Amino acid sequence: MDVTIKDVAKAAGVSVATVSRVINGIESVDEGLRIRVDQKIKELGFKPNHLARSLKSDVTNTIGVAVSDISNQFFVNVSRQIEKTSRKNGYSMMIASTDSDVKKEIDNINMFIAKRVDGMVISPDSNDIADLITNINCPIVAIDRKVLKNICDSVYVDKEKSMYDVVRYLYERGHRNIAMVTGTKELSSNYDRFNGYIKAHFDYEMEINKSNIMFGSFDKEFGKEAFAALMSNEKPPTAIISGSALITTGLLIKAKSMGIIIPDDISIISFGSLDLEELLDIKITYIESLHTEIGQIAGDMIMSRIKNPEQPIKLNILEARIIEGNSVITITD
Amino acid sequence: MDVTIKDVAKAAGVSVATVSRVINGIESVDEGLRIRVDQKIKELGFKPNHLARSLKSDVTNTIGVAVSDISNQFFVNVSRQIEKTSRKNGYSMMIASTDSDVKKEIDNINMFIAKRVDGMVISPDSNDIADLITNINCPIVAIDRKVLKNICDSVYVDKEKSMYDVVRYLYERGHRNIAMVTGTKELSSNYDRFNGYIKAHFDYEMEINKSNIMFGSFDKEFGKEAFAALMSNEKPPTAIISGSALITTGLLIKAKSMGIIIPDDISIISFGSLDLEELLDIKITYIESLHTEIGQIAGDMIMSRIKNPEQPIKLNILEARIIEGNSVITITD
DNA sequence: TTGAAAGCGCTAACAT
DNA sequence: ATGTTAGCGCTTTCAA
Repeated sequence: MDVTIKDVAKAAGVSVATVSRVINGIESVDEGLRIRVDQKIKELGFKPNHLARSLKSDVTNTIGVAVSDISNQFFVNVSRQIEKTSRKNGYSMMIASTDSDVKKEIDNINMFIAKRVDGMVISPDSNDIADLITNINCPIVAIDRKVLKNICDSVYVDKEKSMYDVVRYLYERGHRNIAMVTGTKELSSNYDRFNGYIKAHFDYEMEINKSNIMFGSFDKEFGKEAFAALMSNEKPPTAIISGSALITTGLLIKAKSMGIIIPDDISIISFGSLDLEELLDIKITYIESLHTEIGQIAGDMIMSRIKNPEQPIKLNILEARIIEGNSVITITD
Repeated sequence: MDVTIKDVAKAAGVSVATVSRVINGIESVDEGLRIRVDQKIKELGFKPNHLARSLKSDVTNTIGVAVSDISNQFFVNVSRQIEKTSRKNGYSMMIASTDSDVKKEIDNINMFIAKRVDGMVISPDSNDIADLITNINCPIVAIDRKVLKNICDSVYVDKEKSMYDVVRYLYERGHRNIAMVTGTKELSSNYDRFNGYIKAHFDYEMEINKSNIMFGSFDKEFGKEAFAALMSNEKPPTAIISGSALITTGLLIKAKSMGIIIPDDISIISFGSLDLEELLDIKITYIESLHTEIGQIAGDMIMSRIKNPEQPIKLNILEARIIEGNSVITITD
């Protein structure tokens, strides 16, 4: 159906090898022939079949990106950066969502393998896939999560440390009754947050109140629920740490509807910033998510490993700063 | 390097044909052999090479998506829907941004062709690529733009009609001095908006003031600039139609900083809704963008055309409703 | 039911 | 400088 290298060869009266040389820009071709071949290529509208080329060369110039959710703001930005690097290096990008479902994650990875991507970027939700990715022989970069840090290149923000820093930040501002609201416990990064929370409480000798620790999901709804629940505690917290911008949005909506003023009545600090902030009356204090950096680094890392697969495992642990807004007050009672 | 069908055949003591039959679930294989082969497949960790399969079968089970910007909220949602449909049908997705640059768009399309995608979804910014896509023999669905509607399957909201409706909506509410602020003139959909604007003004016999028509770019910054510019006109408009949510955000930010109250001082109506609206004091009246619908339909359309390439060209023109908030007032002077 | 072998479109080693 | 040809890993026809 399609026109092949053979058709071009026949039309130009040369061998397929010559056509191949022309399309690959190999020097040793007579100028006359080259012109004739180029001519015929245009005439016939020949487009080299990369499948055949890849089958032969074992290189697809394609990378796979499998993240929890391709419509999630964070991963969207990460993907965009990866795309930039890929394009610059002549790679295309396949993309898939895992929906934080191990089965889908495995499916996606196997699909990438079957289609022979040259490398892949994944956001592993747990270490259930550790076996899989040690067995497959394909460059992999893990982003946003530390679970595979001993197995493959990884780039992420250390959530445990960030959370620790945030709790300390609040402690230093007089808070002693601090809540954390984040996504599901199954997600390793939330477990990291939990650990940071516990550790900081231990180090700063603060009491831990179980009802202050809320695992749920990364969405507005849970933010609303959680806020209401926390407020109905005997001793509502003086500060809430939110695990994501969407949760923060939910917290704020509920606060507004309950007539609770941020930060006067309660402080909020958020993993990841809000859009539209310029339109609100508060500027949320947040921990930067570093999506651009993570995307850039992930892109560079995967390209680097594709070029040099034998290099030792690289770890890129980013430090996220706390960007101060005005959603946290200092308590001095 | 990788283990191939041959290795499995040898290990299981059968022919490659038999292994092929087993991995493709073809009935006519002796149960004993099947089990032996399956065993060896697991043992050796064999993963069929889809490149080879595709080369042979001319089917890649991959679709390409080339849109203006994969990090744009609209296309993110569209892609997500397309992904769902793709996955359900056993397809993977390649994705690329064109940055509204014809050259990149052509590159992306050619890349998809070279990699032999089974179909593609594109958001054509202009009809510069009409030639290209008529010449390639590949199922294509165009989304969000009507420029290729006679050449390939298309699904989009008719922006001209939407704009016409919006102007009439404002006219009916007493507005006679209406501005439009949208992205670049080069983008066909903005030209559509312009046409709708002109047509409605003509039909309702409203004067057209050139300084009320602002082309720029789909971002916050331009929204801010445009708002300031419009306000400095001799006779500032009583209503502004914004071409995108980001522009709307910019308009609102500037309005806030200038102390201008929406809708008391000026009405705003927006193509596409804002996030975080629950936190703001206004609810913007907007034209729905129908990204979910467009994504679903695009997914279905491309699958349908892949299955049946000879069917006549399909057109799916969606009607976007105006969703009323409280950002438009009725003028009764 | 099973196997041998041709062939998908290309690249590259080898021969000329 | 150019051509011939084997072969990449699979599917599928044909024969047994």
